[in-house]
Amino acid sequence: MKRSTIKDVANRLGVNPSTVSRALKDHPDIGQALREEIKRVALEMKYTPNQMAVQLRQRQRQLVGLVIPEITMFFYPSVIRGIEEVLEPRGYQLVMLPSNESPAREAQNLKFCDENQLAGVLISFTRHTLPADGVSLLSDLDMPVVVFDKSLPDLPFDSVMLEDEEAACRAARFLIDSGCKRIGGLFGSPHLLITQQRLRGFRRALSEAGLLFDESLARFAGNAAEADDCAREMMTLEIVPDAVFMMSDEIVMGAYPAILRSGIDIPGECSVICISDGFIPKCYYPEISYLHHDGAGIGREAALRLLDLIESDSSVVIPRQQMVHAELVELESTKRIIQSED
Amino acid sequence: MKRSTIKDVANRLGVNPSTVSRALKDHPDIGQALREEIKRVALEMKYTPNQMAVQLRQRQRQLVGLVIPEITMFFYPSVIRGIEEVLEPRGYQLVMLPSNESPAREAQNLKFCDENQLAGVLISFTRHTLPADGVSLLSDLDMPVVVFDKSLPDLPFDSVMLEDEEAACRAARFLIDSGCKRIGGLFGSPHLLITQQRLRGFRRALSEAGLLFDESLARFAGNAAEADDCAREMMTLEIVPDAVFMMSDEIVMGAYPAILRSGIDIPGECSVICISDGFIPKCYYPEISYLHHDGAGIGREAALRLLDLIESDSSVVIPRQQMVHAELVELESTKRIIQSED
DNA sequence: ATCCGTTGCGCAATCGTTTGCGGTTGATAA
DNA sequence: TTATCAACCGCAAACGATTGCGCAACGGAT
Repeated sequence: MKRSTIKDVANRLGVNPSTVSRALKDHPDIGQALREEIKRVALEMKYTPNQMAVQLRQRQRQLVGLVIPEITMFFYPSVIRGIEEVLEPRGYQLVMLPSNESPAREAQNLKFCDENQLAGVLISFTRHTLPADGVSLLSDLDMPVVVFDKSLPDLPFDSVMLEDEEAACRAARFLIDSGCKRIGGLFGSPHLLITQQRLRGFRRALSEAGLLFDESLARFAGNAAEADDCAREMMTLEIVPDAVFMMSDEIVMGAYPAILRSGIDIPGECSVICISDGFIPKCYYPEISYLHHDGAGIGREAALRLLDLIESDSSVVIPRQQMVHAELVELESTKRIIQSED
Repeated sequence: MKRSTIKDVANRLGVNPSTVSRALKDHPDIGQALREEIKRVALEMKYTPNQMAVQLRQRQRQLVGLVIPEITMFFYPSVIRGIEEVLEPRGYQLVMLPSNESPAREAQNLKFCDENQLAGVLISFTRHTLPADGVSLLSDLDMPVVVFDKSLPDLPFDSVMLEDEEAACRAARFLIDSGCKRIGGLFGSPHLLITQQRLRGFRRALSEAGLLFDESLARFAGNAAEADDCAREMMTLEIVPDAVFMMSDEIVMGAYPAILRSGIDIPGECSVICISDGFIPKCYYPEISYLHHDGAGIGREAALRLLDLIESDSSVVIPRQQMVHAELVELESTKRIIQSED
């Protein structure tokens, strides 16, 4: 059975479609009696407006595109929750557009947003997207955009990111303040912006504390398997580190089991800390303290900003680069020194 | 700058919009020369069809709604990947509609699918949705639906689910075959269908092996925190179990750290196994063997079935209940007995 | 009785595409 | 020369809703 349209309702009552339309939105032009009669019949006929038609007239739909490099188990689920949290009460829905780490697919996804006239786009770039391509892609797009997390250098668009350098610096400083002297660092792919920034923060903390940066104690891994190797090597050095900083969940998953397997006592002989969404560090025993890479928070901020852009008619808003602070979450494994100093 | 419409292109060339429309879809009525000229100009003007208008005419859009109880880190990300894998090549996009475990929100989400005339819906029910409500919700919906994972008893709709009972049974049997005699079981909320079925499978394996089902060794936890308590209690019994079965990731996250903390040797003194998506079991050390609750597989199957329903015009398809097999994945922690018997 | 201001509703255009049908060419066959 | 028939293209009506404007009816003021 076909769904009933506004015409069906109008015909049934012998009135004009426009009258039905107005009555259902409580337009004052329509008299009390008729208005209620129309509502009654509309309900009875299970009339519900066809959003395609509405949107064609209104030339915008309450949909926001979410373009992300991949749907992984960490980070993005929290991001999505954060986004939904602000979108839902305002009547917007989210369209998932995973790019599978492919710039081609990413471009395709943005084209989809364009053709479908979504209200706006939230994007986190593929690890292979070139800065120049990113800029031109977003410039072609004639709609509000907010970049989050995986951004590109010098983007002339709104963005919401973690304070990467600061977070890494504070993580390292925390280890230093606990009395650690020989601190290892495990990082991701060296060409990523995020890696560079976290590395910079890590080094800054060391130098500020007067510790020298030991090349053999800083390793880079492209994935979890490589992180496993790095950790294994590091834990078989003549002098093992008395603390290890891991820059991300992926690194933790590869490296931490290897560290545990090495038999070293945590937190007795070696403290650990990482930057994480907070899920992974609690999966292990002993748990790992971390600087909170708050996915939900980033999602929330990005969505808020996007709605601002969407609903502010002025088309000349200056891009704002927003930084989200990383909170330190202390768990068992790094409390050692603190306690022993009481 | 406004986006150019088909009319703009037509005016520029002094032809009719219909001609442009046909030319762009290579309709034979349009001559070679004009056709190419039109394509050239369209490209130059960056014309791209307004999908809202297209869909209004075509009365269907290439969007599939995904209604899930919550966006958690386990299971659903894999499900989404599986779904995307089959949807993307066929030109469909996914709209996320999380219900936050609220039946009201769930109803709202389905209404959204209806009003927006999505092509179809994939749904996994909230833990609070009553069977009767679920049926009426889906019946009102005039579009293809496939239920996956969290289903309800006796639903007259297509569904794709894990072989829950079978998986639990095989998990327990595996422990038994390894020589374990005193097997503990940690389960989720007892009123969930999924819990009941896994419990049934667990009991069946025990009884088939001639082992008696010890009430004190089967515990139910509503969440991770409760699972922690359950595990702690279980590991402080006079006679601790020589194996533990955990029915889900959530249970594992609560219980396994508690088990590890108890100081018992794994897999030396106690074997463990669980039903899981495969991510969590590898986060821990020692790792946990598991029956693979294959999210991607379930997502794939559900999406395939949905596309079948969407693209088969016959409206009288009989619902098909599909079961997805759970593969056993053996990791370190349960290999003990096997090896010692070599 | 005329004028004016409400009140209440219908007309028709519009959003951007698609598509059935008709009409105009020019060439070919009768 | 006149049917016949492709080959090409335009007209206009949809799809389902919204909205500016017009217009009738009616009451009250002049």
